[in-house]
Amino acid sequence: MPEGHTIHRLAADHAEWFGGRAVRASSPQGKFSDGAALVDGQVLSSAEAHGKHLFLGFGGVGWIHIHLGLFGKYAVGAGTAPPPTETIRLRLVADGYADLRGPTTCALITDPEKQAIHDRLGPDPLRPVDDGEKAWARVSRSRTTIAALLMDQKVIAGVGNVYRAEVLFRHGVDPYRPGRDVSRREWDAMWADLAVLMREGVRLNRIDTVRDEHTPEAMGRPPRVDDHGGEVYVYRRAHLPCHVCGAEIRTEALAARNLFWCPGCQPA
DNA sequence: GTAGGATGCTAAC
DNA sequence: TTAGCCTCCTACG
Repeated sequence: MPEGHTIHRLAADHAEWFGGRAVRASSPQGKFSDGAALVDGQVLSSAEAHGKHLFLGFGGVGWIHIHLGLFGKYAVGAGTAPPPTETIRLRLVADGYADLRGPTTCALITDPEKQAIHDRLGPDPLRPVDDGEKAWARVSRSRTTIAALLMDQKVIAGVGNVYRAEVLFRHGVDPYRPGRDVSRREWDAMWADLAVLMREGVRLNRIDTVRDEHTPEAMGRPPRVDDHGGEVYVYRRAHLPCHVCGAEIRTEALAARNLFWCPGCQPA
């Protein structure tokens, strides 16, 4: 489930459930036993997100750096934690509990190591201090397709396969267009739109991108049924008719990821 | 029961 | 460009 909105939501949830409190930390799976032992009993002083990276701060002990990758999942809840299972990499318990499974990364890091991660990430539409200027500098000079650039975390942090497909659709941009052929106006609009969409994603904890006039209710069509769970225009809608123009949604693999777009609304 | 795919990324070729 | 990481869920027998 993890695009940037998921991680920002997790940071907020951790701040709410564990912030300022001493937490119990454990690694039922065993793969993070050493780190959990060092953090156990410490106070969670901050929880930050940058793109798809989550940082949990424990004062002098350092930071737990978490990246969910493709499979990683969090189960955060109130009350008593369920009996631990052997796939839980990290369990935090205070007033509530947070169980982490299947992450690409779960490691204890220092301040400089954390800074190095920030340094190699591009601006994040969900971080108030970030803006699209640095991203535009890269995009506007690149011959790489805009679809690939949007997925490059050094260019823009937090966008994944769903937001990529959806933002390109919403702005009528062909995914194969080279970055340098995207106009300033188009980029600014996409950046601003991503900030709105992703903030909504944090709030709802899912990705919804359809405008009011294209919702299932407004269009008299059945709601989307998909394990991804959000209302979208093109993501995983291959061969179905476009909600706007009726053309058949196309799909193609690009750099090992499935790309989805509407040839009618996003002409080459 | 098994295979395959998924909202990600890196290292190695 | 490909394999590998690592977990869960669905589709298909």
